[in-house]
Amino acid sequence: MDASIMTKKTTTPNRAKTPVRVQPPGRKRATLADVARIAGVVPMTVSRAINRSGYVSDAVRKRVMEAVEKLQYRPNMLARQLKGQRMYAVGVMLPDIANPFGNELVLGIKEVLDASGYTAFITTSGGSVENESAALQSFVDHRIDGLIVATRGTVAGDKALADIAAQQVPIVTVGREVEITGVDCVSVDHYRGAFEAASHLIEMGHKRLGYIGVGHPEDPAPLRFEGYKAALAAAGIPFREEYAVREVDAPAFATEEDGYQGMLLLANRKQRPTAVFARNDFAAIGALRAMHTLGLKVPQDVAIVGFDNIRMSAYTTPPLTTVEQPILEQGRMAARFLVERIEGHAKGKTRNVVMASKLVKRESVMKR
Amino acid sequence: MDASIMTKKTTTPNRAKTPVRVQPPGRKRATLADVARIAGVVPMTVSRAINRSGYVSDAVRKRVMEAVEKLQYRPNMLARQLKGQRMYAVGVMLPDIANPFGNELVLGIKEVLDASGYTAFITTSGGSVENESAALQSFVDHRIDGLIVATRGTVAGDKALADIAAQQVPIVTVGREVEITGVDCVSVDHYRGAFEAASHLIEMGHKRLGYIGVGHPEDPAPLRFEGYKAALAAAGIPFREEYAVREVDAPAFATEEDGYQGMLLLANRKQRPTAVFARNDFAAIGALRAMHTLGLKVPQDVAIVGFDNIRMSAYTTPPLTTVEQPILEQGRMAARFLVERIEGHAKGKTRNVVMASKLVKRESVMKR
DNA sequence: CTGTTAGCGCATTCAG
DNA sequence: CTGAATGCGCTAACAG
Repeated sequence: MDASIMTKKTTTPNRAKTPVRVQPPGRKRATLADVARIAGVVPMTVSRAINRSGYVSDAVRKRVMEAVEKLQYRPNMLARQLKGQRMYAVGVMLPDIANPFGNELVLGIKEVLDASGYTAFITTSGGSVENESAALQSFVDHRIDGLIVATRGTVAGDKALADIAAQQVPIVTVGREVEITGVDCVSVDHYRGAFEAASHLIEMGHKRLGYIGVGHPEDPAPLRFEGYKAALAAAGIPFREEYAVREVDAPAFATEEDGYQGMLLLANRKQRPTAVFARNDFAAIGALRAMHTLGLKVPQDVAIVGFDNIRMSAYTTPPLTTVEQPILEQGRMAARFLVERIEGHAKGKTRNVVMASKLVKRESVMKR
Repeated sequence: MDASIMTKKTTTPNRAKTPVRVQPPGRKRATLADVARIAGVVPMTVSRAINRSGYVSDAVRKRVMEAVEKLQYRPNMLARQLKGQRMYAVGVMLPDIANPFGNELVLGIKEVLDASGYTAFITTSGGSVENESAALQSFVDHRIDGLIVATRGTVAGDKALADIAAQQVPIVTVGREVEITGVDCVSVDHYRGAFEAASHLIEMGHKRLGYIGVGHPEDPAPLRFEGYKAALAAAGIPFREEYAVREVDAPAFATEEDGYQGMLLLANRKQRPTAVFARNDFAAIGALRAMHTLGLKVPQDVAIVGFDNIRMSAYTTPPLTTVEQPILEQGRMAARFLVERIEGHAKGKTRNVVMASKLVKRESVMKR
């Protein structure tokens, strides 16, 4: 323990505001049998009353509900699942907790899940494939009903997913197209989004376009990078290797530092690019910082466009032109697909939905 | 479904890269009994071999382990918990998934939890107290072994926590001091951190200090605001009501928009503050944006300091002077406390640890 | 060192 | 409409 840490032991003088205990502390939680005893019926009847399965007379149901209330009874999901039922819980795998993308995605997921009576338990991959596989396995060990996976694909990771899918666990991926039968995928057209962003730059008169965040060679489908190259090709501009820089380090996504270092590199080319497309807004923000350090102006000296439209993009100096993806909608759809699979409504066909993105024009790009 | 969404149905041509199924798909997961049959022993023996409880001969253990391997056996945590054992899972309640604070906190928590064999399941409060209570209850319903709560306190929320604590569920809070017996708290000294940040501004020659993000009146302990006022008092500078603005909206934390609007307000006072203390970095970044919009310079016209030292603070224009809190360490300690409580090593005394924060000086403040 | 018995809390199945 | 029996997968407690 650090010397700078002060430990203050409190005697915890139960203040008046501390709520009254409804239940005597230390009591074990009430079970169906307890409720049944109070209500004067057998456990099975209580089960029926609570789950609205089978017939129960109104009089009995009323007595049962009163007992439930009195005992603060809550069904034991575990015992339930043990009998082959659902847990009413799904696992959500995110790359990390820092990315605004994850937040909105979870909002969409929860919206649908809540309505269907499911709970979302979230975990993070921590950047490493081993961690990710372990966390996925932990979800399965805890018998969640299904999985939504929103981490970037890797060969080893895809294998782990396939193994889990083989165990009959419903899976839906977001932003990651895997080729596993029964695994639905929801994503946006990164290729097209990048294509449009780069084309916008070209329309604005730019001919020397830099790209920050190429990604690792083994990474599956560097769609954004491909879209950028395609836009160049469509405009008859040759792709220049020296204008494409990759991230310094490769976490789940490109960071501000990647953008910062990348911009420094690009600014020092003999012929400086007049515009830069950053793989995501974090990198774009880092690039903004580099420009300022260099004493260069955005968008006058170099135009910058990002990708994702994170909340902060509207508050940078200057505000960032970027590509927005329908994150909320992806979350909703992923959850909808998953619930369908869990409840057996999806008749086997593997689904693959690709949504469109949208260019958001702000002030980091100007006509050349 | 939106018209802008393209649906592409794939036939999923099981590519070569799809891994071989280790287990015939559709098979139910192996149980202790299955393993026992293969190994030629009784289930109990398998249980002992796996959990290293009781004596098992090396020969038998080896046979068992082979069977486990062959069948890809994984213990059913639920059945285990049903027998009064642990789930080896703890719930973590975060305000949201977008705040970098949460990411680092989870990193610290996981580090300790992993080492102790526990899994962390995360959920978010979604900003509303009802949601938070429901999510907390869901954790309890799923029989997690303990809870780490890092949301901001509210009266209703504290009551929900007390109810859960009364059900004998171990709880540790982070950044939220609650007065419930048996609930440990870990936090940093926001008061002191704010005091030092404001004092720094004063030392740099500032006398008119603005504050952005006062917080709602019913919120428990607006410690940062109090620290700011104390620094003023210590320097003999009278507190001016018109220099303290609150957030437009009140989500889990102040946002860029709050900082933006707040700065606009402050800049229009008859006597503009020469320095502004924003409750957190998001608000500080919003303030930076407002300054730029106004055609004012930071730090020349107004100095700005934030709180939290989020990753992005080093990449703003100019880089932000801010207060750093030991988030990782808070996560580690919270997890340590929780595991101790779960495993019964905490001998009843309620702990309350307050850590120190640290001022990080960058370029958003200069001598006046 | 290994086997047997019993029961955790619930819902499916079959009898009333 | 309600009750009784049974077993999900696992482990504590007690034999051998």
